[in-house]
Amino acid sequence: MKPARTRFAPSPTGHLHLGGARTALYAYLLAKQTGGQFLLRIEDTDVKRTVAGAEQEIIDGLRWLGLDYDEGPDIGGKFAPYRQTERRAIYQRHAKVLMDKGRAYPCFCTPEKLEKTRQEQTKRKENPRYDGTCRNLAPDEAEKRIANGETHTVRFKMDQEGTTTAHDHLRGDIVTDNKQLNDQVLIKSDGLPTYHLAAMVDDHEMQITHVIRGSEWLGSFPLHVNIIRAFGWDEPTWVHLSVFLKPSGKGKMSKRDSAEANKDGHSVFIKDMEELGFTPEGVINWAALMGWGVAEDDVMTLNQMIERFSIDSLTPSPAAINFQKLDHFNATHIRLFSTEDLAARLKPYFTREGLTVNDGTLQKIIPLIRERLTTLDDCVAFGAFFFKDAVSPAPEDLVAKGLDAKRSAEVAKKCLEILSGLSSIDHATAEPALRSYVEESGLSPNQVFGLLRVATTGQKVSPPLFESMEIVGREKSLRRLENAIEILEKI
RNA sequence: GCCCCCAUCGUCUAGUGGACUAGGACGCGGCCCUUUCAAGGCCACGACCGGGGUUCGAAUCCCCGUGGGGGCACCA
Repeated sequence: MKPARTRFAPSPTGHLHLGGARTALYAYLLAKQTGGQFLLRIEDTDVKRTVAGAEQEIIDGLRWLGLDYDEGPDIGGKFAPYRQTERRAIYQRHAKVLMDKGRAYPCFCTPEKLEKTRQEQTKRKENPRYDGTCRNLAPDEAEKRIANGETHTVRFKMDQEGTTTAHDHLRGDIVTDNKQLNDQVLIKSDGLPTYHLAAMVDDHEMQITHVIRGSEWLGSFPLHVNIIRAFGWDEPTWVHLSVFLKPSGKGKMSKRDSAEANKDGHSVFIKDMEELGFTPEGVINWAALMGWGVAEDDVMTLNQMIERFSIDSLTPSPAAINFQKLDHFNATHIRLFSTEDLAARLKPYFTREGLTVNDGTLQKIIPLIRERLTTLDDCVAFGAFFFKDAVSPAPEDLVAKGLDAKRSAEVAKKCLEILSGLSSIDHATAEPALRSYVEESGLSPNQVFGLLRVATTGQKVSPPLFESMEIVGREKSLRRLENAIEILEKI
């Protein structure tokens, strides 16, 4: 396949979300697989809706995901600028080309008038559409009004006869009756282009070979191919992706659904992912597989995806978001990281809890907690006690199952006696010693080890006991046991 | 209201007319392992939206329903 040039072209109006991330990912994969380029273009032609900081969030999000672009607003490139508000003259020039060809015309209708017409049409149960008032204005009159400084827009002159056939890579030919199409605004009265003009011009100028975008564009797809054909340009390959549905599969994600997701530690916004303990690898893998049909073996790194990706195996049907699957992919990738890598990724989650992390200790606990982590921040729940001087177990947790506090204290004392007798507390020495005590005492391993676990870690659920004691160290382990005995005797 | 798109286990999907007793993954249930929690191993449950065609033969092609989604702006 020839090198593909693809682009991610978001508008800076809100947070980078899952849908955008997946669109960017597919575009990135196609470009990288074919040895082409992936670029970022900011579609900020709606000045009123542009949100400060949104562009930076998009850039940060793509970087975090690992989707590095070859050309973009902050790094430049052969076809700079990559921010549409900075390309105003280019669109003006192209609008002029279309007007000269008789495929576009100035329109002097006011928004108020258009709105009124729309309401009347709706009332009459007609399809709301431009009524064509300015479509056939005499050229000299139009010119005069422009010269007079009358505010105007530029509209596309859509053929009113015949049909338009647009080809989507995933759906095949989509035939539309031209009567359904409208004379859309190309240049707004503020002089900036609408998406319809800007995106077509930029995709052509920037030599985009494959337009990968959301299926919300399917409605204006026929318009877009008409604009391109009016210019006489070649069309890119069009790939309209499916939309994401809420987990129930009933409709798109709403604000309420997002809040719901946040409640159980998930999010559809990329900016939240890191804080929630998700890895770029997990998020990417998860997002990739919603809409990309892979037969088997679906745990993949970015590089493996680049090798295996194909726009032919994308699916056109909507996909319900499944956060449990995100958990799965995240956990799976965590288990794939090297110890050093995982240590570096975990450290911030400990330090943000105010813990002082000893790097040597951190390395040692990785094998103990790695396969217990679903998200990176789970490391705190499992391993915070490694970095504390003392733990504060709940008294009731120290009482062994089936025993009372008094008896538990006796057991704890016996354990302390045994452990004190060891010159070093490690897995190899402590386990046999305590296990033989368990056997002769007639208690269950669960009772004795459970008590020791709570005493040592302060938790009922923890990494393996003896390995943990070894890392905590002899002195600290003994001190924690003594403390546990004190607590038990006070009950 | 009009237009467009989509339709396989609960969810993501494989399947491109015979290799389908419809495969995989997540989840769910069970068992094994086991000092807790995980991980791992094994097993089970579980789907071609409905109706008509076409064909020797249809999950696969066509039509009609139904359901779901998207669009109908000087927003993208």
